Amino acid sequence: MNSLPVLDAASDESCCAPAGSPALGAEEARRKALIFKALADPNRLRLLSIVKAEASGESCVCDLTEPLDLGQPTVSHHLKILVDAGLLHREKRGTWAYYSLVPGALEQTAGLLASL
Amino acid sequence: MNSLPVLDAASDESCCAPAGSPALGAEEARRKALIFKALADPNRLRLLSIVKAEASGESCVCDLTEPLDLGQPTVSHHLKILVDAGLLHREKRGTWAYYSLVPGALEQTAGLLASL
DNA sequence: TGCCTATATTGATGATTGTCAATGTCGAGG
DNA sequence: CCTCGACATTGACAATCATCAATATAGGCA
Repeated sequence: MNSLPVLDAASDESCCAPAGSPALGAEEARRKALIFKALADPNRLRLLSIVKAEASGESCVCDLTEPLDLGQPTVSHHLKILVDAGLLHREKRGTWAYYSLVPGALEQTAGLLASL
Repeated sequence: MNSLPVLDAASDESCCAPAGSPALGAEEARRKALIFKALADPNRLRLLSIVKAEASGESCVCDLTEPLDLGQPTVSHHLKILVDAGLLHREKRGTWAYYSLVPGALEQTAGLLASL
């Protein structure tokens, strides 16, 4: 898949929004909706919360499975959605996969609301 | 239905979050997800954008139907979801229904991300 | 090499969602 | 009273989604 919706950017010249469109364009709306879709699930919100609360800044899947009372494949699925949305970062070390918040991603998402 | 998710509040003693829970509780996550679900659709984001951009602060359904290229019942359905989420306010004057942003709702929603 | 453990992927299934056509409601004007 | 116009509601349908069981991949270790 690999969508790269709106966040994670800072790559293009997408600094201050096109600003040429009357209200929100269809394509831009579709991309922003992808991010909110990733947030539109209770278990994914809890995953973000747990990862954020971790002192080390990262959590492995095994630490995320039990507090949510979900199967391991389901948690893996949710994590993939959050990574695809640009909210989480995944790093595999040995047998374990460590997930951490993408720095500034939540703030940038909050900014999407202000710039509606 | 009438959910009253998390916003629109300022009524309970819900000022600074319980802060007693380890990470995000299941029930609180469910309520917050309801709001993001309302934002997780391109057409609803465009509706919010159009209403926000209106100089008078409000728009009637007839003004919202054509720019989205959707049927009138569909627009009405989306507007209801946004009202139920506490993001839009609905006021009926005569035959027309006027929709306006709930003051502070978007900012409050942005705050949900910071307090994850 | 071969097993064990952690995570990802696949396939299936029930639930939710976005959309439209048809119909209902209700205020305004004749 | 009757009709018209703006909006809401209902019912149906296709598409998407969340979840799980089963299986695959791949690294560590004996």
